[in-house]
Amino acid sequence: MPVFALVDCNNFYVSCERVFNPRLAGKPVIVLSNNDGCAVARSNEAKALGIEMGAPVFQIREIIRNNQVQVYSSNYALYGDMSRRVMRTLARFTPKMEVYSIDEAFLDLSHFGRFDLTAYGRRVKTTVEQWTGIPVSIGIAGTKTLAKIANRLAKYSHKAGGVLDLSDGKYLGQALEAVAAADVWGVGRKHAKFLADRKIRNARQLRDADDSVIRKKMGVVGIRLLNELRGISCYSLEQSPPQRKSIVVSRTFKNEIESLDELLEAVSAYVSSGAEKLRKEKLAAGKLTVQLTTSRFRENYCRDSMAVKLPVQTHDTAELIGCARDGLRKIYKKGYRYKKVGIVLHDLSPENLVQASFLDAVDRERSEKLMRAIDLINDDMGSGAIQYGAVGWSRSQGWKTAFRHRSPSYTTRWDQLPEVG
DNA sequence: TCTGGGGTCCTAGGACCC
DNA sequence: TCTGGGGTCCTAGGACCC
Repeated sequence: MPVFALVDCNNFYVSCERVFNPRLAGKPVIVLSNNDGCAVARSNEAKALGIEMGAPVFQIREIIRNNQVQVYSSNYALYGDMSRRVMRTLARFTPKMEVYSIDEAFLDLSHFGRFDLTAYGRRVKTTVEQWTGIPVSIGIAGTKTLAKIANRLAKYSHKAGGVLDLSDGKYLGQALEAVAAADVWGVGRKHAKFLADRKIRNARQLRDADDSVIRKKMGVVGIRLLNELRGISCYSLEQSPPQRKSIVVSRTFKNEIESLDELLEAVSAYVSSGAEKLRKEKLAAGKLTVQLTTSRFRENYCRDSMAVKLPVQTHDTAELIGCARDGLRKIYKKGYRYKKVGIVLHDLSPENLVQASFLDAVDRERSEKLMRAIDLINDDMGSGAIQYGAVGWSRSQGWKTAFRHRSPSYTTRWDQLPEVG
């Protein structure tokens, strides 16, 4: 029988900010999405004020002002680095673990039967907090879905104190009853409504639901979910991440944009960063999709996309930019006020397995040399030190993302180290 | 006025082939 | 005039996750 421990960092982005700014302790703090649009992380104090996950900032201005909520823009360099520190610490406690997201990891505790798992969990929790400053909660159970549920209860129950072991099954029924069906891992907004309409309100009722009803609406994923709730493990630990299937780069603009030229600049910039990522991971893309959308909160919400096949899989920035610009010109419609463009690179292969073509018009050797040189210069002198003209150089690029409340990159930039004085 | 970004998996439907 | 059915591949869209 497998045993999984899910370790989840509490209010992760907020906790990262607090490590370097202890005065934030005990205060309501939120971290915002790109363009400072929505609250994507909230401290417990902020949650208590009624600030919901994903709440648009303009709707909570009053709460922020009246309660002196501390507001931060996202600082992914900082959070990524803190995440690595947490994961390195966790790795010492198990031979097998899966880094599930920036703030979560599954630990395999299958052969730890002789230990008191709750006590072991406490040791993990204390160590992570001492070594990194990040508070975590730990849920332990026989399937990943049940471990998620245990984690949720560990986080919010006073008695559990941050660690809950449900692996022996004794309190499982009670635990399932205490968790709303809508909060079960794999149940989203649509399915939550479907379940509510059928009076399936908590995880226990969901576990005992009729397979055929679930199957019809939620497909095979729903059946797997039921099995997981019943203690039959369907999702195993993935130690090494499978090969990536796509790379997405998309941004919402500060303002709406009508001009094709500006959209072309933006799309060129996104392709540049996507291509950089491809090369960093030694991949090449066979297909590129361009997406163009107006604001989904306005009338006549409109989105278009177009997939363009590359003649040969590539990670050459210029080639990909050309392809994306062609695609964009085809889907662009004059008179629309666009709010977002994005590109998706897919049909990915390892760069050394790319199929050569007799009809290839590009000198691959030269292109490789050029890309290497560009990456070296940007690594050395800061990203964007050298870039394609297609990205544009005017100062007033309306598509640039805004971060008005960004904290310093304390751990990844020498010039932004915190000072103790 | 102001509403994020990056992923995966599954399904349905169309094109095509035998 | 009558006109099958199954397999595969591709794509777009939906639902979910963090």
